[in-house]
Amino acid sequence: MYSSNLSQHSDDDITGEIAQALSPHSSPQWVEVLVDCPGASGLYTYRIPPALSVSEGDIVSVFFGAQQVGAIAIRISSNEPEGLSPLSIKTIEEVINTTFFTKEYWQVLNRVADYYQTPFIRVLKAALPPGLLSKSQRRIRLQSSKPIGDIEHLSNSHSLSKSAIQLLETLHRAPEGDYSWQYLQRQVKAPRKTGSATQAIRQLRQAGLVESYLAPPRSPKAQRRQAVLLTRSATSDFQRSQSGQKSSLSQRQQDILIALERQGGELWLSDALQQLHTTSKTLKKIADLGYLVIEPKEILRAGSHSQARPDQSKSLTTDQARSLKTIHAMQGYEEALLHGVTGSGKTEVYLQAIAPILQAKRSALVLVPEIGLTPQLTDRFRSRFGQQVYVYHSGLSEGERYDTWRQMLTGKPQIIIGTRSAAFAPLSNLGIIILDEEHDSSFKQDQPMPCYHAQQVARWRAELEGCPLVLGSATPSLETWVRFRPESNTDSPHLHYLSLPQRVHARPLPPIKLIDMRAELKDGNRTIFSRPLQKALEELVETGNQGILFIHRRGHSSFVSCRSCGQPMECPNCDVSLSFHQTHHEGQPSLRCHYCGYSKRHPKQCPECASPYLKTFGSGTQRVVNDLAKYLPQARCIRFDSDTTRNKGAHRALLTRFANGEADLLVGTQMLTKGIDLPQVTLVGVIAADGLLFMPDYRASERAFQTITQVAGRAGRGEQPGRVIVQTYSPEHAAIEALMEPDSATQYGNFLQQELSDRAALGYPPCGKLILLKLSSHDEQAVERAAARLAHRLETQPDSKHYDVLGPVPAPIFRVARRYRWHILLKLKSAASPTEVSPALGSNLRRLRSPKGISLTIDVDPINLS
DNA sequence: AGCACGCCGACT
DNA sequence: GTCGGCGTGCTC
Repeated sequence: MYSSNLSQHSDDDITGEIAQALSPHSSPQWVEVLVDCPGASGLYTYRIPPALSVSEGDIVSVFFGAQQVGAIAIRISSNEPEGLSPLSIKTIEEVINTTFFTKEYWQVLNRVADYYQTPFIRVLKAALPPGLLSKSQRRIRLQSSKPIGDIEHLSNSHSLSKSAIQLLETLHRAPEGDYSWQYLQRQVKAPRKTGSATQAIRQLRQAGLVESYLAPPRSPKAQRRQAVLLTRSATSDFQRSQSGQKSSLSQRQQDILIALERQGGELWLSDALQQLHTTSKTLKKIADLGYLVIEPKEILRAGSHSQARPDQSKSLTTDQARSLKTIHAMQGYEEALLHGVTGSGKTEVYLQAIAPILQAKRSALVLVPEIGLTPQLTDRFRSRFGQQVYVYHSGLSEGERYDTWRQMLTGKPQIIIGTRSAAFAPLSNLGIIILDEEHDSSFKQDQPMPCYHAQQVARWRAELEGCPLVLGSATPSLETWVRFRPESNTDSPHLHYLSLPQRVHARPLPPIKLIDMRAELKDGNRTIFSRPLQKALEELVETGNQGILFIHRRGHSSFVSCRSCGQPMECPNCDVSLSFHQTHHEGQPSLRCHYCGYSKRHPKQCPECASPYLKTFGSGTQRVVNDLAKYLPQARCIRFDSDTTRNKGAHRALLTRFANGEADLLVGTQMLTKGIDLPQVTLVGVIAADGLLFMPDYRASERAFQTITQVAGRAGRGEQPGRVIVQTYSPEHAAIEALMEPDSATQYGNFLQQELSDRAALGYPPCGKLILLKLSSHDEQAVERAAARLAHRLETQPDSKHYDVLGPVPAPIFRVARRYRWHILLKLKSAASPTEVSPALGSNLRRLRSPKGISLTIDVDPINLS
């Protein structure tokens, strides 16, 4: 559909458009656009005003109905549209961005839309930097600021409803008497009565108390600043003047030009004035002489580049060299899995794999799980490749993201290091895609549609662009393992399994010691530290080495309950207990919900029974740090979790402090597992592996195994050998037993083989395909009904034999952020794309229009089933 | 999404 | 008889 038009967007077309734009007589006047509005899936025709030039693929802003929305130009036409009254055709408001996506790029977007059952415009939204397709906002403001005492009179004379009075009061409280329509709708109590806010606002508007207006959409724009650019080489003129020719430049002017040339011939005006010790008047005069120009230039809001020292390629181990050779030999689309144990030097292989790509003037895309967690990786890339490295992730400001995205479109060779969303980085001359920590679940988006997996998107891009894809991991996912293992490898020669079984410098992998915490309890040790771990910690502090304590805390670990009535402190909006937090050392403790962000002060007494005896359960990082302080006060700890790393740059700061030896122990959660390279760490302790083992998820053991292997891999990366202590209450669990197998290759193979047969027995991926339909609404009954109706419809489809319908069931956490949630799980018997397995299912899913007030998310290949 | 149009129940 | 509820459908 869209692709058929956009795929013609070749160089020929672009030159054609330019030619057309230059000749006013044949200039195209109409454009069909795809608007960013749910329920408006077709193309709409708009007029192109003479002042604007619009080409296919441009992001534009148009009035659509009562609002101004973002849209994308799909087809330009110079013929008057048929079957449409010319009067009803509106005009393009503004060109927000001119994009030059390649044909291949459009194909990738179309594949994502098709496979992940998402409207094309929503896929495009996920691919663009945030805010580019922004809408106008409907806002409400007070007509006249009447004093608040009059509200009762007003409400009587206009017979206002309760909600209307409430909104009026809310508006009076606002400093400007102005709120967004959406905010006001959320303010009205009695959420089961939808539309009561709409009604209330209508009343107020009719009474002339408030007015509604449209705040224009604000899209990120390139920032411009005055710059001074050298146009003629000053030195050549200078030489000429020395050889006797007369120079029109004074000595001072020449000095300025030479200084400017030394600075690279380009400076911001403000910098130039300072550094060249001159005035704008002088520069203006030189500009008039034609030696330089002063003009506005776009500035690139790139994140703060840390000053990295340049570094050289390191010499490779035999395994690394062999892997690199294979990668260099890959032609067009081929895939490699770099299965390297922790500390085996995967990054060095990536770096050397990229070097020749850049030399060939092509670009590289490096995808990592969470960039904030891997400042070290970014630093290494920067010190090897310098200014050609850009990062792209959600931690950047909108402006920074926009600028980085725009400069990718220039086509100059570069390296993009980014998270999930960077899989859509619009690099046109891709030479290689690298996906590090391939097994990591943060590559999967599960919140707004499209629920894409960056690895899948990367694969499509590699296929269409004809470039190699390199996956890297110490613990490959089962899916990837199955694709690359020797048995399946023989019939797909484009898949290369590359193994790095040894650490660099022949450093040994740390041995893992398992502690049965049941035995500890039996022996009277009721602390969270087993005796072997206690001993190891004491030794650590004595010897001055460093260690890591890993806690699996996410969700319901550190909750608070009343000792008198047993009542746990729960979130008012979600069906989860609140987590105990103490952000600052001396600060007020608070209770926070991990699902909706609700937060309140830690109460002095139980809200139910007023008892002052509240107890904190579970072992969050805070608890571990507190307990540690009691029994080993001389140990200095740094907490490393979502609380302490919330601020920008906090990750790097904490890691730097630790690396500088300011602490003995790093106590943290999940984020410790990801690619942190700290050579001084000799001890890793896993406080309780059980939290990982018993997640309500068919992937729990695979993930537990991966996580423990990854944290364990933080130990012994330097000169000193490392060791690992894993505490658990269930040492006989398959994932735990597999960890104890000394040979890492057989260990992983055996474990995954076992996993595979478990999955096959249940028809779970990779032995089948899942699609999770997630329904949610504020209206408890309405969602339940809608879910039942939807499930019934799916069961009675003509080709329902291709899949099983499981559910509907209430979601594992039934209520999140005041929304009630129901799930329907579709189990497809083949692992192909949903559209291939069952065309009717595919088209039905795409047609699904959720009823009013109920949102439906289609998650193809879900990883998170909660 | 937002808004209008249009069809049914509780009031002047 | 009307006012105002909210289901349905359209937006170039």
